[in-house]
Amino acid sequence: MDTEKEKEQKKSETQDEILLAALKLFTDKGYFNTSLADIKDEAGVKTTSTIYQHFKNKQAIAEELYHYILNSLSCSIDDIRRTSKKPSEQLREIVNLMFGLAEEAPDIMYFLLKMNHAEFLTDVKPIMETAPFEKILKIVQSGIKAKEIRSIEPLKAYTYFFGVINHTLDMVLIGTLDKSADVYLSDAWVTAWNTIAKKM
Amino acid sequence: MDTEKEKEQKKSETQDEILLAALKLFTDKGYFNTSLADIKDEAGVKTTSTIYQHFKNKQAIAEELYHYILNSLSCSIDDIRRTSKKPSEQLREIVNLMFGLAEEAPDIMYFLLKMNHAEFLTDVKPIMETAPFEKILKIVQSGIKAKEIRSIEPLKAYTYFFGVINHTLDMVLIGTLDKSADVYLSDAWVTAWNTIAKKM
DNA sequence: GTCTATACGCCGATAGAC
DNA sequence: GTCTATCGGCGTATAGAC
Repeated sequence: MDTEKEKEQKKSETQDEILLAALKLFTDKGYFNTSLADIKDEAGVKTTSTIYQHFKNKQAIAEELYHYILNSLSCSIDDIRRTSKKPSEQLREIVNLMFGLAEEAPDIMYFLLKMNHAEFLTDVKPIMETAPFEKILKIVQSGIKAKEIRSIEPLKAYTYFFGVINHTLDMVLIGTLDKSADVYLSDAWVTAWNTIAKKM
Repeated sequence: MDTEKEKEQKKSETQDEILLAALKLFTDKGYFNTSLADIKDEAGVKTTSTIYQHFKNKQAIAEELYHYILNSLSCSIDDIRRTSKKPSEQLREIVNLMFGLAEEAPDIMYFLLKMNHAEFLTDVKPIMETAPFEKILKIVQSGIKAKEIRSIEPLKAYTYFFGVINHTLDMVLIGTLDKSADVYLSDAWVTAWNTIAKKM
């Protein structure tokens, strides 16, 4: 093992620590209430200058988080589209994924669902035009074509379905629904699906 | 007409202008991206000092908006509970109200639905514990008792119903659903109601 | 290449002249 | 009571010492 590699590893580790710290603080207190000093403390690095070794500025940290999260989601959806065939199954897998995330990594779900990215990221696309959501919309369209989903504007179907799903996750994340996410999963799924399912 | 009264009137007018300007800017750019200089310009008052004549500080402006909006909503819901009897009718009226607001005063709806109040207001209750939402929850409970709504935890019913409604309004506010709110009203209502209605 | 020390702009808030 | 002028502090970002 050469030292060059170790150094690279260490560098990437502190980067991750900074990103994790920032994610926690941003979701906790908000982007603007989080100073670099806060991030420094939470990440366990010595000075704020260390942060500038890894990121151009504070906004770049948020950008990195944003792209990382959307990209991971996009990949997961690709996997789902590859392994499940029926649109209904694909949607169900996506819902499973989201409830799982809300439980294992609530910060990520919070960042995704509740933060106003445009407030601190410049030139950020509306979330509906990002890759993962365009893919979900395509699944909805296939569902309509395959007559699993009733004939309806795809955007409306998306709105209703994820209205139920996201709001359920929302209420779990803020603690109003006070049990863990998976307790609400199957009921939320049935309800969400029924808003768009073709009646037999 | 005595001058004392005119002065009072003028004072209250500039207060309203400041509040309106702040509401527009807060929803537009976010609370933290809005400086008092911005509010001064938008409100058409000469200096930032003028603002301090009417409000203790910037946060007090946001607080006033928050309480004003929640209070108006609460009153409207009281009216609805007085004039409509069946819980389903009451909910329908609330939905009408919200879609109307989204069309006539989208800033208010945006402030209510999309802003993270806790980020800039200290000691703000979770929105579900505020008066209007407790009233809505009571309506849901009556609906269950009256067997209009299926037997379900009231909080879940609230979550599903307003999942559909709020997400629809959300998508209209950000322009993803690109027609005016009322176009989506009746369909959203049917869908939302079906998530909780007792099947006959 | 790591940290100390500091620069500097921005903005909220105020004091005091008129 | 209206506005000018300014303060003070925070927080980002950098420069430069070791």
